[in-house]
Amino acid sequence: MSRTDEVVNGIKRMILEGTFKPGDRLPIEKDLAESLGVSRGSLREGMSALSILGIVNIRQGDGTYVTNLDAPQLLAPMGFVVDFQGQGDPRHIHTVRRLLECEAARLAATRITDEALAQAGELLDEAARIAGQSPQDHERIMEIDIAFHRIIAVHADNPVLVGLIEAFAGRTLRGRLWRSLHEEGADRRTHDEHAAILKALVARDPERARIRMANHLIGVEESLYGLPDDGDANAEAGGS
Amino acid sequence: MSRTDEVVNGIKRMILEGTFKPGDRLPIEKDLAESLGVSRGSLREGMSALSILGIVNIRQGDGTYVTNLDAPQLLAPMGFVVDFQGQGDPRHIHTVRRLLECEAARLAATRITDEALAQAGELLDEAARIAGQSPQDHERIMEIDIAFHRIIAVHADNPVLVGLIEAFAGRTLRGRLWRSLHEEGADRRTHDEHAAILKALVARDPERARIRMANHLIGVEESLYGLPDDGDANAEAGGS
DNA sequence: AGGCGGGGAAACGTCGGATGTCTCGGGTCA
DNA sequence: TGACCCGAGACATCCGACGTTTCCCCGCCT
Repeated sequence: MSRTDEVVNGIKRMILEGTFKPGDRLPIEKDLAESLGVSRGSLREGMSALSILGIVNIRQGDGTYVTNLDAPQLLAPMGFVVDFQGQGDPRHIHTVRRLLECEAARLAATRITDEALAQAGELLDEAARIAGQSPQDHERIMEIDIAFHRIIAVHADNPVLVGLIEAFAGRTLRGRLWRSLHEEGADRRTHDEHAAILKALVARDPERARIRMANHLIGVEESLYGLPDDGDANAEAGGS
Repeated sequence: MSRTDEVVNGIKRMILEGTFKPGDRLPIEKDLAESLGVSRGSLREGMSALSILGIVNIRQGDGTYVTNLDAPQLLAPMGFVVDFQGQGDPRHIHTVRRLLECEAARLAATRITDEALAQAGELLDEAARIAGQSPQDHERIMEIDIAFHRIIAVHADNPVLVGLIEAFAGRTLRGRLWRSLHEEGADRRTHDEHAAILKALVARDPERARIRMANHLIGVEESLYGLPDDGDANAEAGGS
């Protein structure tokens, strides 16, 4: 095992053992390198990796700190999987995204707060207002779309789920999506689907919320490639 | 943006643009550093990070190569999320794992090959044989458990799903689980649940497979903490 | 007394070179 | 023809020096 790996595993182990806790400031590079028995260069290679993984936060002129280690923070670096995987064949990613977001909608229906529902409603209203303007602010509309989905994800009350959704439905994917959606003028349809999801959430109906979300995402996927992609679209026989 | 970030983004961009393709050998560190306008030390910090993220593979004495960039490879480094998140509260992780594996079972039911089914059957037979022996090889039983779940995940035919499952149901989590399961002598029950899953797969019945998998994982979770954890356990009203 | 700004110490950021270690492949020899 | 040797090439590690940024204390002004 290389020195760099020793550094990475050593720091991770020390964090797990409680030597360093979230928010703590790590010893300076010189001391840390000495205590691990490596040179400062090797230490820095390891810390650089830990920084990109979201485990530590390095601030020039200040010091190195352990992050809060919450799931979204730790899962954020996975966003680049979308870049590489989504290049040729984005279907697998959309399938996973749909699975995650449908579950989030289902869970959120019984957990979301009234405040969050009101906030989501305001977002949709704003989107509707912008859509009426002549020079539509597409950037802002995409912003609202992301915020709307985020509210739902967050209120599923599962940080791991939130992290995965943010990684798989982040800016990279959305950027590609919105170009397609716009070219076919699907803004209105998207808004209606969002409204349907919100309605189900307001009714605190998990199955309805899940189905509305699935319906929305399938619509998005179909504007990318004509046919349903992977299996039977999350078992939309839900009606019984 | 630091030089290290420039290196990371630069290499990622070059891969995305097709300058380097999976399996390609990168230029030697000296040349690469020069072409990016950074010192070799800074370059190495970036490459070290890319290596840990599973994007490149550095081999001493040989060279640096672009990995195959498939989802499991790219998602593998996220396994440590289980270490940090699962420390205090593993419920959120188990919830996500259950969601992922249930979907995998559902998809696999219509896609798994006869060969894979036969292989899975042999694994369960071997586990049953070992369980009868006096000095039970717990390590091997855990090995078989992982292999069984992996066969199902792989035959869902979605590499992204496979990567996530391997990250969230990897050795770390399983190690903790098997200790608990063993202490309460749940080996037999686990085997029966596995057999039920396999039976549903052989019948090519997606809903049955999903439900059997959910039932199995809920059993596992309950041996960790008495009560159902996160919501209604994947809507097991599936009967109807 | 309180607010503001300068300056120095501390810590990370970057660089260059030197040396160690490992892998691969060509050449040699039996 | 096959096994072995060895040297070139490439990554691994270390060291020392200097640049850049941040924080914070101290002194000054109001």
